[in-house]
Amino acid sequence: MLTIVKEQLSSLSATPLYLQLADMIRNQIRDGGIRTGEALPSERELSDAVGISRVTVRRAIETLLREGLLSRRHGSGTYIAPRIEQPAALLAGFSADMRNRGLMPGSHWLDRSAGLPTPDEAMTLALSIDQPVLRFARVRMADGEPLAIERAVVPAQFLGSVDDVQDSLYAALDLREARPVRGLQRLQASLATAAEARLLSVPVGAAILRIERRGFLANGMPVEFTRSAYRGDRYDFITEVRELRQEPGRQP
Amino acid sequence: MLTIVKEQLSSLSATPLYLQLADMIRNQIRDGGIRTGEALPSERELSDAVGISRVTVRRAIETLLREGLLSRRHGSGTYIAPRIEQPAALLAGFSADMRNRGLMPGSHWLDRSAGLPTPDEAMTLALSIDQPVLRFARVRMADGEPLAIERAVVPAQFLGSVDDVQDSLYAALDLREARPVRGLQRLQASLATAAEARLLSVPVGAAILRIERRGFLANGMPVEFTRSAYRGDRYDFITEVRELRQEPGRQP
DNA sequence: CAGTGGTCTAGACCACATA
DNA sequence: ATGTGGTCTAGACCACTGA
Repeated sequence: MLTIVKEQLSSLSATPLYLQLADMIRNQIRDGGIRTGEALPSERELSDAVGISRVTVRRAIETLLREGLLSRRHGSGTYIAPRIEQPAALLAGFSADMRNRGLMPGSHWLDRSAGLPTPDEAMTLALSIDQPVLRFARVRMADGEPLAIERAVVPAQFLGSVDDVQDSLYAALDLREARPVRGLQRLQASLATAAEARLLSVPVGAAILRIERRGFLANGMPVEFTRSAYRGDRYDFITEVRELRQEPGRQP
Repeated sequence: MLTIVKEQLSSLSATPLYLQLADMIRNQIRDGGIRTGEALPSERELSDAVGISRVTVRRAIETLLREGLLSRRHGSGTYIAPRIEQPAALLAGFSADMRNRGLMPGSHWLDRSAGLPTPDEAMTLALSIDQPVLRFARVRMADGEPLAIERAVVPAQFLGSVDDVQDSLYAALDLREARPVRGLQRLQASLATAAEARLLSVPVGAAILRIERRGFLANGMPVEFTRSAYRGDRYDFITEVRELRQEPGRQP
């Protein structure tokens, strides 16, 4: 059962009402206050209970839909933790990716620091070499087992400090309105190095899927450069491809 | 300059107004009616011009923001996002993929035969186990060097005989109007088996990128089930990801 | 300052699911 | 038939940008 406390929402706060409500619901899902498959109260009920308009309640729900935490069925209701059916590759961070697969994401930190970009990173992120970046390196877990090593680099201008990132990099970027809307990924098969093998609990030379991602804002500015190493025996990457649409009237 | 024609929008249509407007703007961007960097008319202007409410105009714009076509700046305006690189992963066969990379495709046949599907293949291709399939297995070369082993299975109904396929499977399917328009791919890192190592001229245990592809016609019928093993040291896979599109009820 | 996007409301009607 | 989500409106106020 969802327990919504009207008094926790304040229209005086700097963060908009729909984000406050989204946070409230997200926390209750994470804390197990609502079980998966269970229905949320209807939009009108929520609207009454919290004393905000239905449109605003819908915005909160839409935020959570985009994170994959909720699913809506027209005429039926809004439910926790949608289908297990794997959507094609979408732009999701590790946490959301794991939840989509029905696994519990976790992580432990290897590095969280500020610094200057390498020439490589400066090039990729369109920075000059004296513009600071933040680095986040973690071992990423799924259901308690190590699944990947993830090293993200973000220009410092998009985040206040490294402490802004607690659980999810994308959540932190979201709060600052710097969440990428588009990404380019490069995938390659490789073998585990000694250091990787130790962190991932696999033998040296085990199959590793390397994924390199560049994330961009709508205006084309790069915000994220992440290099990851996934265990080949535990992870597969699903993507949808479409035929390139031809421009009409292009006859020789 | 954006030209919005009020009469093109109909509230009687099955598709909602905000999607109609989004389509209209998207088409004008694609057709070059608006240049990148240029500002859209303000939300209030659009609202007046088209005769729909500002809230609805905003929904249309939000759709395009999520697609990465527009970018918004608070207090300033809404702008066409800079031209994005062409989607890297498109639905292309091996030959076209290699030519896109500036390499000369080649192949030598391992198997080309008719037969009955395995239970696995029957499931994937939506066949009963007595409907015949054609199999095509090849070593695929790039600039004369072995790059991948490719095993394709196609329901016999889509091709006359195995001899229809000379160079390119997709070319043969094209002739019969059975070329897939959409594909689902699954990528996984793995290690070379002894047989694969021999065919690809790599050591046993070398990094292998396994790609499994299912290709579909526009009507959703599966036409192709291909399993490939690419050399990890020579091949990388590039894909573009976007944020999940808003998912309203749209009938097929 | 005027103009822009950002948030929010109260109410309406429609389309769909479920019993 | 009832209740759900889906769409839409007209108007309001705020926060930000830029001349």
